[in-house]
Amino acid sequence: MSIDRRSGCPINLSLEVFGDRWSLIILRDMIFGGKRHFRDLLNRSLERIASNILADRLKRLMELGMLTRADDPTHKQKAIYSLTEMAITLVPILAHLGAWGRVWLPVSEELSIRAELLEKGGPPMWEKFMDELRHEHLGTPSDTPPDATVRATLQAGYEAVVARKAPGAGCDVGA
Amino acid sequence: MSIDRRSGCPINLSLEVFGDRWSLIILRDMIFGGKRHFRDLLNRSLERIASNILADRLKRLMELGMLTRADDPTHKQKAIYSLTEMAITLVPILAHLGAWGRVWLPVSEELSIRAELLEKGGPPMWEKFMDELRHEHLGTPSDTPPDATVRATLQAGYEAVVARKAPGAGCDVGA
DNA sequence: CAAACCAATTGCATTTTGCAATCGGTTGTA
DNA sequence: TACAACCGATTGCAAAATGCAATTGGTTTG
Repeated sequence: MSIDRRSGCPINLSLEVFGDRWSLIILRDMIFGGKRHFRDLLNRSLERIASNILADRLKRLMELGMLTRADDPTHKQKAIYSLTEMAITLVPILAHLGAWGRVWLPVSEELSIRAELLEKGGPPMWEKFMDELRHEHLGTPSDTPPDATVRATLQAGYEAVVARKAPGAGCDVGA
Repeated sequence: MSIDRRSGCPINLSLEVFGDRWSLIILRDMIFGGKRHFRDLLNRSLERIASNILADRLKRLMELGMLTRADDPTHKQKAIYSLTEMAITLVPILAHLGAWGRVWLPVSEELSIRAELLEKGGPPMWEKFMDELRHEHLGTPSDTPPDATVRATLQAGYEAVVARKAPGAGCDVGA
């Protein structure tokens, strides 16, 4: 484990694991965006992380027990990254980060609707979401239909905001 | 405001404010340790932050609206830093960071008892603590006696663990 | 009165970050 | 079938950030 351990304080140790600019962004994209491949995380993410930083952080998060990596059976070149239980239990922290950011920072409406819905849903919603992530990443059993998952709820909220704010609403400007 | 704004996502924006190794450590020491002077934060903190980093982060947190700075009326050279409401509302995030760290990382018992008590106390305890911080840093009225504050509770828990684990307990080795 | 303290700043070496290009192989599309 | 796009990285290099230790001139303490 490549952490300093400057002190045994739990907050300090948590920050030694993910207290950098990029680790929680990667985990956010995996948790909320369902991203699991390198190129998704590199090119289909809004903050434009650098490829060497992405590679470094993925490796580090694996070494620290937050992620695992396997060959993707559907594509010879692709690696698929999975969250461990250690990472999945970060959902409440990410929910709180989102809620705090909504209050104090210049968020965009499209990108903050998920945080709003998570805050409204509270801990029961977060628990349900973590169970879904366990199913998806760890193979645990799940009885939630795919269109009733928390991620589907969050995505529907996002799409509703996007549709409401679409330019030229009411004009047919082509697909 | 010197943030990138790489995206309008609230999690990203929160991390642009305090997603570095040191900002939340400084805020932790102010919130939980009652530290408000440069030397306290520099020399009486376990993680040994470098002085140029401390100066830089304090300046940045002030610019971002998390802290204010005033001359300390009790000492001509001392500056006293105060938390703003923006910073005070980080208490739940810090509580969750502590709880997560206790589960997954090699914490020390002395330094994690505060996190344990906060987790047990839950949101009502956090709200009470934030009110106390408002009183201490923003001058709002408070009706909590000094020995019944959340910080006093946390400190008593810490001291109980330290006394229980003291070497040579039962020997009088001098003051 | 001397030592310790105050909030920083500074010099410098090391490490990290960010940008862009690159690699050889694999897959998808016209 | 040819070729472009894709795959998970790695690499080169410049800029930025970090960390260590020393320093500053004034203030407070023992």
